[in-house]
Amino acid sequence: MTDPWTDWQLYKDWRPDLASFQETLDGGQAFCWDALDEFNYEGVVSNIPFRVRWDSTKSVYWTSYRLFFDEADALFGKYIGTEETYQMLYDTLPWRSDAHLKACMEAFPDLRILNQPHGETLLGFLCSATKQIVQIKEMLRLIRDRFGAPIVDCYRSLPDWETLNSITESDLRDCKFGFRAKNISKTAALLHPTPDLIDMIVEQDYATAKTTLCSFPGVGEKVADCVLLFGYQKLEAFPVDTWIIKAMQRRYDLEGWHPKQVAHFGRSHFGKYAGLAQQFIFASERKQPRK
DNA sequence: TTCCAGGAAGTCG
DNA sequence: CGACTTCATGGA
Repeated sequence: MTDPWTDWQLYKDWRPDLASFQETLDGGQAFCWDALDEFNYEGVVSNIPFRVRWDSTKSVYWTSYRLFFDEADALFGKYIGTEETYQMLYDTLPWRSDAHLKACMEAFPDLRILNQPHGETLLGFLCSATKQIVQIKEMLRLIRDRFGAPIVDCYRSLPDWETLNSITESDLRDCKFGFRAKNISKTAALLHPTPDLIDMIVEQDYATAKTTLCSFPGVGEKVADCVLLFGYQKLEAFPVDTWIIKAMQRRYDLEGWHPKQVAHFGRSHFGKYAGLAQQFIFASERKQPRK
């Protein structure tokens, strides 16, 4: 039997340092990547199995099964984005007047915002309430292995929302979803009559898209902002979780501010790409050992 | 043991 | 409006 992971492709539009590479794939934007070792990750995006490799020349290589090559090639480029785009985004952030942002950007100089499939981004962050990243990954691994669509060999894709509508709440709880199971079942039922809605959100402006997402059971402002940022490329989204609350009150003197106020400050202070700034601050804060 | 995790939604005053 | 609870589960 031949190794299916052949024909490694250099992705020339991303030359990250190791920390930025690891943080982008496995820092809490996506929950589908498993580390094989510190330089290699494996994961299924949409219906494509991938392996991704970093080496010390700051080169990123990807591969998939030969069967999926053309589709994988197009998907990976869209997923990671281009050098030109990120040079512009980095230069637009207000690091010249914000020393803390500048320090965070220097810690992860090549950090990117992934462009993930809509449905799996919504599912991932519906699982995220008061869960650690490793636990979210475990929940999604269980539901993928039990209810996902077979792709090839042992690889399966996450169940789509039509499939989620046919899974019982009890089965979701058996996948360790806990109280989130009810939200996912209700959101699946809500999406069932209009399965195109989840893709139509990408055409909506940020405010409209956020209102749409917040009408889904279990989606509040924070989850909506994560889905909009990591699944719909709405870079003005500024997710405020417990890490960002701590970071902002310490670094920007926002003692006692409520999440909604912090989100408003973030969008106002960091500008139209506030979500990218948020990810730099989130990554740096979370790397600090304890508190 | 206690606290906390990429929160949301319902209740009470 | 704001503060407080409940909702499961497991890691630190």
